[in-house]
Amino acid sequence: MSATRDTINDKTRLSADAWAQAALDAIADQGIAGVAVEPLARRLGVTKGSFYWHFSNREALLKRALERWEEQETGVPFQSLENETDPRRRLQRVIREVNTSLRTSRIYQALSAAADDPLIAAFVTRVSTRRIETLRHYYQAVGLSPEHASRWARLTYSVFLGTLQIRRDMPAEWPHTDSTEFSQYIAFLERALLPDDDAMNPDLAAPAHPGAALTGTPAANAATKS
Amino acid sequence: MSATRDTINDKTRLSADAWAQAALDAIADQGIAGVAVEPLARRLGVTKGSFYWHFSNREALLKRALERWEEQETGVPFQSLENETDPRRRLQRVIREVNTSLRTSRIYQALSAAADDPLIAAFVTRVSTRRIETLRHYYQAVGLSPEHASRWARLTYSVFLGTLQIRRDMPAEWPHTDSTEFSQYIAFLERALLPDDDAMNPDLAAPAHPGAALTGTPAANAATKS
DNA sequence: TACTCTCAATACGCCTGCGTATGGAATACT
DNA sequence: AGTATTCCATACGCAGGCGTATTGAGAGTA
Repeated sequence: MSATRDTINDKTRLSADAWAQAALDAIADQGIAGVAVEPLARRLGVTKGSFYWHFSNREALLKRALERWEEQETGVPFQSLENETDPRRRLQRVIREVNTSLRTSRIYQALSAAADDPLIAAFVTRVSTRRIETLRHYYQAVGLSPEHASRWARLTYSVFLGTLQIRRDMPAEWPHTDSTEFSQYIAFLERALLPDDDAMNPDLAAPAHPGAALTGTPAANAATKS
Repeated sequence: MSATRDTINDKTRLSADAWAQAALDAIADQGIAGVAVEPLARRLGVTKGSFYWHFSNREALLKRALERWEEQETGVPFQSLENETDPRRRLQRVIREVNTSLRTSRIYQALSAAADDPLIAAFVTRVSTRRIETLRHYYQAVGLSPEHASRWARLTYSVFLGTLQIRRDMPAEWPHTDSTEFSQYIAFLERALLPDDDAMNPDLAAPAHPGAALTGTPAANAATKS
């Protein structure tokens, strides 16, 4: 989209960044195979001659596109949550938003699918490691030890990645965005992926409704056992 | 490996199934791109002439390989758990084993990475849907309603998929198989992915160790809140 | 206007994979 | 043995992508 030049016969010359952005767009909707010189040139309305003036080869373009992506990606999809003061609410929000939106995930999925390429793998690893690190901080902020925070972060990021895949490959298993099942599942996730702090308030920890056993809320009272 | 014929100059002719198996092997260690007629022929020590006698085209080989995979995959990785009588222990075991072994996952990951191909996507969808369905049954067997079982199954399968990806793309984030952190994380997963049944025994549900608050065990007592 | 620098078009050769056509060797059949 | 059938090798044409070399058009500058 943003790759096709404003008007089809725009006389403006192309910049290297224009090529990089076009490559990213191509990744988003055709995967890594979309990053091919001649097809991209056609899409941009030019020929290879342009490309090989700006870049030495395809690899260079890919690298540049990945760098561009990594910049844009830094903080995403966890951005705009730093101003959330309550650490517990911040975790809830990140769980909710990350498993709701699909915005930036297309490129990530395409890159992850091509992680056999060492260059791509390096970027994917960096970005994901940073994300897990962020989650780790968030979990520590609610009072967990580093070890426990690591486990929760790992779990939550697994769920995020797995959910992406489910939504892509088994859409039938994913509730429609405006259904009640959808909001219920998100609430379910928030509970499953948040360490309970009720134990901090022993008066609330007593099972007010024993009949609620096995209603499907996550791992009640597991904390009391070990 | 099993694709290379027994002895390098074995005079035995090839069967279509040999090609299909070779294709699966190629998928496992080169991805879908490994399913290419001429490279496969070289690997098998023959030429294209053989291939195009057994198959009409590349697509046909891929289809056959996928069918072969789907058969072998049916029940895996949840097989050999049907004889586990205690439904709760069965879930524990499936969570443990699925997130421990990597056996059959290489092909799955390669296929999932190539899910832009509609043919491949169809197989991936079927296999994964069946797996989720199995998990759903397992969760119902411990007493959950169909709705809640669906959510738990979806969550657990997400974790499985996401964990696969983490182990492949961010191995540094995954504890070494024989470390104590590894076994601790698996135990953590078992708790996080299993609905608590302590609520069935209200006498145990009382927080025996309130000091255990925020130790990192999953979502204690969430069941008592809604 | 002449000159230079930037960007792009054209044309070419290379490689790799797909699919076809045809002939030949090995095996099975009678 | 002779024939037919099964399986494979060889040779070919085609397509698409990569990278190079060369030419050319436009814009800026003196």
